[in-house]
Amino acid sequence: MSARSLVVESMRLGQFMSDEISCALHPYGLSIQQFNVLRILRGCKGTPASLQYITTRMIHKTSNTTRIVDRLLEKKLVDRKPCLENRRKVEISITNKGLSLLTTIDPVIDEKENEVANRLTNEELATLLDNYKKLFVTL
Amino acid sequence: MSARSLVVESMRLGQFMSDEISCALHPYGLSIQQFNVLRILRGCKGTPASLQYITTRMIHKTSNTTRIVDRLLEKKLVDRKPCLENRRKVEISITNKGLSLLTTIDPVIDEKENEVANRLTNEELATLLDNYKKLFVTL
DNA sequence: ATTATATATTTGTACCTACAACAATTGTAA
DNA sequence: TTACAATTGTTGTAGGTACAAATATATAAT
Repeated sequence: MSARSLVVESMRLGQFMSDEISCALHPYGLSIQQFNVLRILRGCKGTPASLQYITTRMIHKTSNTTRIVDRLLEKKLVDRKPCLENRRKVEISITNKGLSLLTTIDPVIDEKENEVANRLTNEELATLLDNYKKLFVTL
Repeated sequence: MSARSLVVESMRLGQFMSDEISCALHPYGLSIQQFNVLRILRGCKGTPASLQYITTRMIHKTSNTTRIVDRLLEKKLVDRKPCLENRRKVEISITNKGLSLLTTIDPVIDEKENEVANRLTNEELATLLDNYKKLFVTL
């Protein structure tokens, strides 16, 4: 009976989380995917990333990273250069403007995340994440 | 530390579930939202539904139901008539073709849902759904 | 009755996913 | 070396979300 609920409620929860974050990002003019790419690039610590690399770290497997990066470029939050060693590739890196935007946004997102997580005890949270792992197994 | 994981992993799980269902629906030419609307209409058991009613039952609060119904109309899976009592409204109902398509798809979706749910014990499943409820509380 | 307000739906726009086709470059094997 | 395959990224299209504005009708207030 609750098999159907599991699927529907998981989708609802994912949507809820995504809405919470999107809403917090809205004042900064970033979509959740754009934010996601910026954080991935910050994680690269100076080493530029290829589009392919970015894509593998994104939540949506089939995101069209080219066009998300296009919008970050327009806002001058990232740089894009052709890769000299392999001219098929492209090198994306976060700009100082991008880094400082992230620094501004960080505490806002942290607070949102804590606000939601605080609705569960640490034990409940651990169990939840544990069950997520079991569900994810791809056959 | 796991506050951030909670948000990201919940989004990932929602996406995973959504992908599983979308994939199962693909052979029948239905998107997950179109399928959702058809199931809502079937639940109405003959009584036609307004767009507003359909929207309130959808997973995405801001879905543009007009355009989803447009596509179902093109496939002749639903009917749309102006409502005579209140001419602002519109009456949507599922056609026999829509009903029989759902009958075909039902077992496929049920199986997918069970396949995923079976990765947890009944107790784990109950706990998970319980924790979902706690997270959903809107402030 | 006229104006204002609320309700119900449609339309427009920006951004996104999913998927396929395409182009350019690189790697490999006959 | 030439041909073929694989890799990397871009472009096109259909369907969707999110949000705002527009339209039409109904209800309430004066």
